[in-house]
Amino acid sequence: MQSSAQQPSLFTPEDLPEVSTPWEIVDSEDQLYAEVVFNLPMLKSYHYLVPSGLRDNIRPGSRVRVPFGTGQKLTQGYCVSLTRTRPAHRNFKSIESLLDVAPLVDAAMLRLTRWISEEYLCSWGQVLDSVIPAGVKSKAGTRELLHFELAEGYETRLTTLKLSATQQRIVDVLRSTTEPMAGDELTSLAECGLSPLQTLRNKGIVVSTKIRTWSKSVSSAGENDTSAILLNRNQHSAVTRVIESLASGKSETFLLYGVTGSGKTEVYIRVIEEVVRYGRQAIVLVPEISLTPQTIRRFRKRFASVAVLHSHLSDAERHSYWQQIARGQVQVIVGARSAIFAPAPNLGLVVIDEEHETSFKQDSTPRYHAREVARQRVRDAGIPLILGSATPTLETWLRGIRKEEIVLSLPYRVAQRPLPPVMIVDTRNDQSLQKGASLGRAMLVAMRESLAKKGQIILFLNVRGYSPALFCRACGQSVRCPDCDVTLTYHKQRQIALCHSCEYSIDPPTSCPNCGKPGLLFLGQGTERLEHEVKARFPGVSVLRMDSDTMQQKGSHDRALESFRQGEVRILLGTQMIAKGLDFPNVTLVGVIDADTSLHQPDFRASERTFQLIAQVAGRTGRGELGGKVLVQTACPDQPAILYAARHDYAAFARQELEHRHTLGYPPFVRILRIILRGEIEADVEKAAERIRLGMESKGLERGGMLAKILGPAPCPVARLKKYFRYQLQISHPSGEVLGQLWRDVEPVAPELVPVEISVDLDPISFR
DNA sequence: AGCACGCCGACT
DNA sequence: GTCGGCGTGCTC
Repeated sequence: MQSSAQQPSLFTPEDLPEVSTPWEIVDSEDQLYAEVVFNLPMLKSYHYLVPSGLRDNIRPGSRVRVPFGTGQKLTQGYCVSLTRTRPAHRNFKSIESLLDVAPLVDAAMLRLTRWISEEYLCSWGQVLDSVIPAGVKSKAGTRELLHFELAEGYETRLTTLKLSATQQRIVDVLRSTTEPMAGDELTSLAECGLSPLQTLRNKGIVVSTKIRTWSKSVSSAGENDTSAILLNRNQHSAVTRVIESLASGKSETFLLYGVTGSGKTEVYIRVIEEVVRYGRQAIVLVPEISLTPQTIRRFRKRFASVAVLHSHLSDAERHSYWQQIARGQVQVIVGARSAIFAPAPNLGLVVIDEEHETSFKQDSTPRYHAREVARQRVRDAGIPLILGSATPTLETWLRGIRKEEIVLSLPYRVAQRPLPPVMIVDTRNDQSLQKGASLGRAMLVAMRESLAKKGQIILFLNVRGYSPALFCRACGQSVRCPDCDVTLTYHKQRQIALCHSCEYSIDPPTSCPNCGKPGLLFLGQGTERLEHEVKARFPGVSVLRMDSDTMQQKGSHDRALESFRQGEVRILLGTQMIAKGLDFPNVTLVGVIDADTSLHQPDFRASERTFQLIAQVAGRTGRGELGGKVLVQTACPDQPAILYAARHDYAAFARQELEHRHTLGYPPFVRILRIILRGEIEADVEKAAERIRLGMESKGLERGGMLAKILGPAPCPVARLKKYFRYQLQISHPSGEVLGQLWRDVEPVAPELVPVEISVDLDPISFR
């Protein structure tokens, strides 16, 4: 159209396809075009010609190598669709090659990844590329080997040829098989070297092909043991209800709301057994931290083939599992967040255990939440989803209240064990705590009592290192990271002052770097300091500290837990990593050293997190004959999160917290889009954030009958991180779609804002 | 994200 | 007079 409007010269190269002879029309109608997306932050897709040699093998989902950009540089991309109609574009480049024999993603996975890219505001290619493990893309654990087979019509050729004895042996070996044979296997069977093989190939008797094979086989045998555990009534009715749903072909979501120790895992297993009976597969997502040998064993015992996808797998192992899963050879896939993308061909169920865990949200692009991806995947597949938790997120709980999802309750612990009593210790009234100790009087008494009765103790403190601040009493400053807006944590054992944001470290200063005066105070408690204090208070009692400093080595985690299980260790203390999942019947005391750490986070979920934390650690005790109790040290004993946690009353906590969130206009009543901007010059960053705000305001904030609210621009709670200044905007509106529209409206201005980097996070879970 | 094209400062 | 700074705009 353009060309006719501007009086073209007759035969410019671009016009040639237009003035076409009949055979050219036929030819162009017969062309196949592939729509290709890239792992780049661009929303556009690009069309390529499919050369005839690739026509039979290319599928939507195929990984392709194409020339992209200026020059002939080859870039990896993903074919997302194929079409015969010529897209509106002048010149097309051709696909150079396919990267895999079979597409790595099927139609369902294409739909799922497209949904993620739209929901979480990033490109389809970015999602596709992050969903496929690196080991799968690099074909880790496999290599290309020359394979040999007899050439077509080799027999007629043999009539005119004389073969040596060795050559004859090779032909005999190949006659006995129908498959191409690897070179080394062939030469060893025929007891010969490579040269007679070369000769036969030159004579046209055998032909060779490159075939990709596994370097060594990775097996996954399971020990089957269907020892049935008797279900209690609540468990039984939960199982029955989900199994009904399985048969219905509907996609229902169940919230399995069960206190710690109520037997949620057994419910999952029973339902999965039913799924497996139908010849289908199940995905079980667990927090990475729960991927302990204990959990794994539990599934391996009950199912013949289980794939456990944890972060310590080698690329080759991961690749092998992926292939086995894709072939339908795996019944149950247990893994962390990314296991939601397991390529199970006939998925029958998804389970998310500890649904409230924040590790299900990915903190880099694509910033998806595995729970929401699961909701989408099960909806598409028409299968049920089970979300399990003792302390569900308020997002999930509200769906239950609104009857959008089905709540199945397990209100009792198995074997009728009671939940442990939780005592709140007001630290404001304790002299020793005022002086900087970690263990208050009540805690010490409880510890002595517990040890006297041969019980074990777990102490929880979510701060690693010795003390989180080095404070100068002369000038009132703390020692800070030069690149981040945080204080340095003193690590006594490693003899460093360390930044927990960027790993920057210095030798521990003896005098204030700010004013030069000596005598820095070690302010606050970390696990290292707690360990010192416990050892000083309880000489001769074996104490073990578990945090990311002591658990560096592979297998140290398991060894530590094993020695606690054996009773060699009486007191286990540590961070987050000891709060979840541990099940030791001898633990009679759990101490929360400082409940206020989580309560005082600058995050509207601080209260929810604190409740979850106390409930989770409380779940570590009272699991055996000896019973148990929980002590929570806090300076805020009147906080609802702490009060309700002490009463084990999640429902009441949720009721008041929901009311609070409703009043203040927080999730789950709205959704939040957080826009984070970072750059080296503070003024640029702030200006860019302001531009985005103005852009949104000018596009109109009233959408769907509601006004989107914008908070900011404001410096992020950690205003400086790794040398970058950071600003944020928070936009809230009940509809995620509206938030998406708002971003898409202003996104085009983003490139003008360089050198400021922008990232967007829907439903953010961290506000640092 | 690359990478080239394109207009203003310190060098031969 | 050139070499090169990185600002902006495109990639089927």
